[in-house]
Amino acid sequence: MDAVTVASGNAGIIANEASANTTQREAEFDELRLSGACDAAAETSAIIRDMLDRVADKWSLLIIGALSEGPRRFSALHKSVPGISQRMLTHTLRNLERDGLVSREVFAEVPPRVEYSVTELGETLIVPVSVLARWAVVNRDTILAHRDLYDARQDAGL
Amino acid sequence: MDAVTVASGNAGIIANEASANTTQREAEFDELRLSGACDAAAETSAIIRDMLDRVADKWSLLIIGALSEGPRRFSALHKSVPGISQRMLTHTLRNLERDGLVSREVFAEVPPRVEYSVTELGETLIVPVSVLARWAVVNRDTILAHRDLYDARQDAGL
DNA sequence: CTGAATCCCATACGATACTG
DNA sequence: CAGTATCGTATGGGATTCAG
Repeated sequence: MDAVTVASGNAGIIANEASANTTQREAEFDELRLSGACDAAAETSAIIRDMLDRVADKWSLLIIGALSEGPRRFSALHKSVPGISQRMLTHTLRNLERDGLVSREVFAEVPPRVEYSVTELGETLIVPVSVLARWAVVNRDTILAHRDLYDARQDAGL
Repeated sequence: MDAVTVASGNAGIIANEASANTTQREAEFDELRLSGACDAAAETSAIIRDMLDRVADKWSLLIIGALSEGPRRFSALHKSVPGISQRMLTHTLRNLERDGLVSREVFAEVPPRVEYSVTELGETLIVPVSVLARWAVVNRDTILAHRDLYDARQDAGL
């Protein structure tokens, strides 16, 4: 871990060089990061938590992932994201649209057709999501093994 | 987006070169990815969702973040993660320990002392988390702006 | 086809009080 | 200090039904 540790809390974790997601807004980012370590730690934690609550729910990232390959209509998306209910697909798409991460285009046809696609802002999420998804796939077996081991020890300890 | 798109679903999103998180397990990863596009799409989605459910809850990532700077004892962690209740701190730490992401060391002293630290496996999570945290901080304002705009249009549409 | 509306359950989470 | 136990609320999310 070659991170530049700041003070305490969750400010340090975002200060390392992740070698990805380089945008034109990093100036603002650095400004925020340096605006006093103690305050920023709590504030940054809140920011991360807020954004995470919005984007790291059960379906948002998977929808972004499915949409990252190109525009999809509602029913196609329904199939591309296995296990999602109609209700949650609608709901999650609305939230993503509200946050400007996906755009919704309605075609005045019959039968009605609605296409969803990731916006430019949504595109910026794809790299972070990819990294996390990659981690999930690579480390799944290891985590499951640890979990089983832990549970076995618990049972033995009774 | 220069991702190598595979077929459909969420297999493609993890196939791009994110230039990060290069581990010795990538062989397994590639094997899994190529084990049939259609099946793998659904299976990969499930994997991502499972891991995300475990790690993307309200506190796990923040605790990992706080711990990434070095070992911390329970009370210090309680301060480092603003807003968390002791109940959730205990609960989340147990889950992280169960998954092998953090380790717990008890010192037989009085007063009792318990130190938590990220494991080697937990370290591998820090880069993905950093990337996502960075994204959250950088794009927060933009998202809030979109949200306000959307809500304003909704109110006007009534 | 694309949703919106309703019902209902499981659980995540916080507050509080108690223990070794 | 580092938890455990119990309670209550809020929310997520599935199943089903209705509508444009």
